[in-house]
Amino acid sequence: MWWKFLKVSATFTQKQLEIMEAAVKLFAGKGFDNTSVRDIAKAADVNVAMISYYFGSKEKLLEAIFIKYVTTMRGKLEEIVFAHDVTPAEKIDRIIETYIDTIADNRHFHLLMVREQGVMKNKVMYDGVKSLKLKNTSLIKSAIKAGAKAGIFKKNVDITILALTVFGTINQAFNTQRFLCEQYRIDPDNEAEFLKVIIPRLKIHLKAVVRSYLLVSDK
Amino acid sequence: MWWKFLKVSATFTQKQLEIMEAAVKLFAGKGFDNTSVRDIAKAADVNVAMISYYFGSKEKLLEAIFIKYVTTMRGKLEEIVFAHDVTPAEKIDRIIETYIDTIADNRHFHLLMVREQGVMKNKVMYDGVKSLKLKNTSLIKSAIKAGAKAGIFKKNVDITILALTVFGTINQAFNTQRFLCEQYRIDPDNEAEFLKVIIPRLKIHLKAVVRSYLLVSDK
DNA sequence: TAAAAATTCAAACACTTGTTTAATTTTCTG
DNA sequence: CAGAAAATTAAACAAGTGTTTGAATTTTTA
Repeated sequence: MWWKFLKVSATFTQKQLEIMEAAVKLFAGKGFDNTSVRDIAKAADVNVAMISYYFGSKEKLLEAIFIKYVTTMRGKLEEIVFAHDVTPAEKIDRIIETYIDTIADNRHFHLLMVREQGVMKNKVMYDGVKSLKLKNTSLIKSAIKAGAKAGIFKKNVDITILALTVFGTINQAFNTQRFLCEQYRIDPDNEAEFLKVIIPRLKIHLKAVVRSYLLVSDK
Repeated sequence: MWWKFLKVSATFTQKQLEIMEAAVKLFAGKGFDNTSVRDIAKAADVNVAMISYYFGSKEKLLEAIFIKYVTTMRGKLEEIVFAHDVTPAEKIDRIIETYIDTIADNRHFHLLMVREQGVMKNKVMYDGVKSLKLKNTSLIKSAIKAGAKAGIFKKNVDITILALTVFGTINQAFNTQRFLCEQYRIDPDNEAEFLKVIIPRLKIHLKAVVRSYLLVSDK
């Protein structure tokens, strides 16, 4: 089926999904360039030729991974919009919590994205990441505007820069996982333990930081 | 001179420094794996064999770059310690400003470090990065403790997590340079303009965020 | 159930990679 | 200035890369 990967749709067969899942873990762990198609084939338990057969090329496989995860994460973010009848402060809290949970769920892909975005030449992927960032920023923006209108948040906040803090903090946490494990005396191979320790701390900290920054000082 | 790169000292010849400077820019722009020794040789205007000749290998060249910059940056941070007779809040401000200035000055290396730290197997480099992080954390820690003792800062702050925010924000800014240029309508190739716009904003924002987070609420 | 289509496979392909070699040129030294 | 040391070079090297091939196998279809 030489016509399968005409990127007409973003749905994938079971075999494709298996290869993608094996690949994203390897890419996240060793980097895209340091992972060979033979590594992927071995991890996914298929023949090397299957990668070209199913995706066209190694680069297109990466593209497929990006399409899948960007779609997933955008979907998760959409859900936040439909959270009504909560205070602006609560909405900010929920946004932050959803961010952290979603990124943690897809941390392999997210690590890959963060690492690869700086050297990204591929337009499909660059645009995918950009659309995610814009969605994120606009989400925060609307929540802050609501709070500003209610008079409890500062006005004239540079949301682009605030977004740097929110995502920078989360990215830094997952990107320095090994270092953090040392700091908190966690076995670096015990991922579950790492998540158990870091996620609550991250949530509490980030919510406190953003809150104290946004709230109008009542001195 | 086959004995040159016995890593007995961290001083480099002029030729070595030229190669390292060319290499760090290429590594930052395209990634370590995506940069070939022939690319480096061309950029530094030397023969390919010179890289092995002067450094032993491409990996050792990266190591040399790490040694040089880690030493540089550690030196810059030392200076902060010698800033006496300032209030704790001012000291925090100075730390943040020095961080941002130092990272901006060495942004090519810093990008490389952030990108490569996740996939780093090399002990020399990993330890170098770790020592920088520990230095950073201990710097912030002592400044915060002074403020806490003076009663103007919160007590019991998780400084490891706070450091995630400080460095995560800065890293995110430089790692998403292209995206930020789009947001602020800056020509993506005009690095000077990018720095002129982003550095002041980054400083103001980060100081405000950390300050509002650390200051004891006087409600 | 037999022909057709889709999948799987080992092998080969062309190419790039980092490194080494050995000859040559340049620089240093006594 | 002559000889040694150091630096530079083009060419060759082995190893690994992503991809393609064409035959074999499995699955689907009619």
